[in-house]
Amino acid sequence: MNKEPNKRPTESELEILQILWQRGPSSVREVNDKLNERREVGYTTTLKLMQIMADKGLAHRNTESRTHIYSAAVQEEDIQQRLLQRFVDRAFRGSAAKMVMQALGNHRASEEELDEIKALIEQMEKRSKE
Amino acid sequence: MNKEPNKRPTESELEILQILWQRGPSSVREVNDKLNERREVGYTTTLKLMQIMADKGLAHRNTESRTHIYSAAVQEEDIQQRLLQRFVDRAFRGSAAKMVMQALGNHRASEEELDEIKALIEQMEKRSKE
DNA sequence: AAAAGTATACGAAAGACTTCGTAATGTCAA
DNA sequence: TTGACATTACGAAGTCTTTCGTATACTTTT
Repeated sequence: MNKEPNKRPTESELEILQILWQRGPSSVREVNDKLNERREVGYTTTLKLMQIMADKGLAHRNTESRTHIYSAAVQEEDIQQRLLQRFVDRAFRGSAAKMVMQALGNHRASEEELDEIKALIEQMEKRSKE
Repeated sequence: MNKEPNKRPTESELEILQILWQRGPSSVREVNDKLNERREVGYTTTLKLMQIMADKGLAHRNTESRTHIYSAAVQEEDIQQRLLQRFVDRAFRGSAAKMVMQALGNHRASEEELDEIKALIEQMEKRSKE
């Protein structure tokens, strides 16, 4: 067991976290099956990764039953925030605005999503004027 | 020499690309000095990375003078797009909108930037209605 | 021309991450 | 209980990336 998960997850760990966030507490078998819907991974590979994640503090592990049940020990939004920060710094030299523009420009977002974003911006502008 | 740079740069390579994008064509010495403003890196480390980048096709290399001059062989926006795509997929399960909201919510963006983004959104909405 | 300084080339070590083989152990059905 | 099957534990190999030591060659200075 380890300390608080200050470190960001690796790519594989993030992939597993996504599954845990979506499914909730899951066994290695369940996670591995889910992973294998996208790509081929050996069972022990997934097991090892999840053990490492438990050790790092990225996942909790319930060992009461023989089949250990893992659950995410970190919040999705927290991790996203951490990853986002780093990504903006590295890929966009710290300019979140530039990144947002690229994202909006090239990804298709639904009209509802666009409206939502616009509302958020207006809200932020209003606040900053007060 | 290698083929087209289909692959995304590693973190270190991206760090060097940022410098090449900013400075334009540069010698290893210049890039290394710039790098060392942020963290300690050995000269030959930087050299090796830049050689690898030239080999991968991420950088061009002019060997006419004894001091080789390197320049970015890939466009900043192209790389950003590629990295962004992957990042949104991995960290936000493909939801660019969700990522944008997180980015706007937690990074400080100037009013001008917000306006710019808002304008972009309105433009996109207008287009999609036509 | 010798010495000192600067550059590139090469290879390999070090480190981080991923992958999996094998062993040990537990579970269940016949 | 025995055999088939599932699960965890452990360790190590493989891969990718980073880092740097050393050799070699060129340039400048003295």
